[in-house]
Amino acid sequence: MTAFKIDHDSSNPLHSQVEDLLRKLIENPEYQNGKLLPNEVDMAKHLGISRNTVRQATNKLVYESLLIRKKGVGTKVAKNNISTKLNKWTSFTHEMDEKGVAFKVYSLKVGWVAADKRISELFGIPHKTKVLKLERIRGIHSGPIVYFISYFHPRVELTGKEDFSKPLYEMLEKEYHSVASISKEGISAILADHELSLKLNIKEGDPVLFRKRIVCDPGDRPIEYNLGYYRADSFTYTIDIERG
Amino acid sequence: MTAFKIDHDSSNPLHSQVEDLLRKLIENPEYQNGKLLPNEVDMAKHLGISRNTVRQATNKLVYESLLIRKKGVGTKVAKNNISTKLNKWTSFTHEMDEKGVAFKVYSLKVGWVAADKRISELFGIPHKTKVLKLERIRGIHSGPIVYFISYFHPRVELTGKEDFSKPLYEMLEKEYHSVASISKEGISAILADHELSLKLNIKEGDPVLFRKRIVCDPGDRPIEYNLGYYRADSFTYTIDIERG
DNA sequence: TATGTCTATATGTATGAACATATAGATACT
DNA sequence: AGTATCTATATGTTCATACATATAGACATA
Repeated sequence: MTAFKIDHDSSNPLHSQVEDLLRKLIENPEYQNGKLLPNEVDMAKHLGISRNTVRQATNKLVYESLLIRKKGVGTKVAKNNISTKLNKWTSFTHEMDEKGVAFKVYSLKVGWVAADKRISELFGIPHKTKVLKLERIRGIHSGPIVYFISYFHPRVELTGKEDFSKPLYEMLEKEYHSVASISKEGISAILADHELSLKLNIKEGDPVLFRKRIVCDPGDRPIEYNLGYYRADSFTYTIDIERG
Repeated sequence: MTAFKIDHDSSNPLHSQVEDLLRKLIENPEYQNGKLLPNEVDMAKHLGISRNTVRQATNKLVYESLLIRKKGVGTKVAKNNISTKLNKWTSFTHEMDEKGVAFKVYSLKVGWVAADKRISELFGIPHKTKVLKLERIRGIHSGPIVYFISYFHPRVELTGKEDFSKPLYEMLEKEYHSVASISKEGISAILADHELSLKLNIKEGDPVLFRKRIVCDPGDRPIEYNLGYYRADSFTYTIDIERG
């Protein structure tokens, strides 16, 4: 029984501290398995704070649908957070990780290119502005699985010498001191042309899952335009959707 | 200037009424264009309720990132809610609706079938239990676009005589007095076989976007297993992802 | 056995109050 | 003009309190 404590003098608001506490607490297998969390009143008393403050913290997790409250009963962890917990961004690594398969970077190309019409309109920048373009081919031991192309908004001040072999969004957060926040995605199916067939080691005419993604910062300004071509035979694109 | 009113005697909670009010309010072009919402204190006074209650309502929209609050300044509508507002479910109708294209149901087949291994495991029901199977082909004037297959968990008490031409999830909410809540999706690309080519009016070997979806109730119990085959040439599957 | 009623429990709703703090604009000073 | 300081404003945080209501289980009844 860890004695959780609250620091009344911290610059970090109480509800925020409680939120962190809860996030750690619900990692506990007991709670993952459906055990009810300590009730609000007890929890407040125990932590020496108001019930409202506990509630404020809990609310956030409820809105994230990490927790489920039930009147008269209690609060418990929402099931199937196996993937809910993983950031939805990581959907690509998803299946692989579950199978414990290691990733391999097959190819990596970084360079500055002039923004074409599509990119400059999307980013709201002048035509032919230099933007950083990143190409990657990733896969597992048996071969490549996906071909990525990323374009970064100039707002993201990158030198091109960053370590792009690290998970991309993690890196962005650190370098760009901001948090990527909203993404729009479009997915469709296409047939591999000659270039793609070489890159993904498949035959021309094989089905390919094509994904376009726009990544935005919290203010909803675009920071990355990302194209992904996935081998359809060895990869399924997985998404968890929640509804408000 | 519409005089918004609050009904203290309604069974609908005040904060919920305020939430609705806010949702309507922010449709207003002024607010869409960045005008600050009425401040919390005034609003509370105006509506004859507590500031906290107003705040509770606002919180929800903030968590949905529909609103942005700024200390010392005010609260305003977050930008680009064009698609954020639409429920993520509606992703299919998405593109079409924007273009104002009318949908057409090409084919509809409803019947009871014995659950095969895959279905019975997914639903956690005995092998060969009878489940309702629904097949639909939808499209626009120029031809079919998607071929749906749905299997419903017996828990969802359907007679098979419901009006399946209505939007599916809307119907489910009404009939099944519960709200569909979480969905897992897997998307991949395949090539049309003979059967599919006939159904979607394309050639064999044409690319098809294949989507599997599991729809769950708020308690995370599966209620529907849904397969969708989309013509890739005329449809892009669109998703908005948000990150906590 | 089945059904109905009571009851403790936990969340849901709502209020009013107080003080903290970031922001933008006004004001005063150099 | 340029800079520093003050100030009104609106949100941010936190509290104590009160009553409403859904739920599950215990208990009693037909």
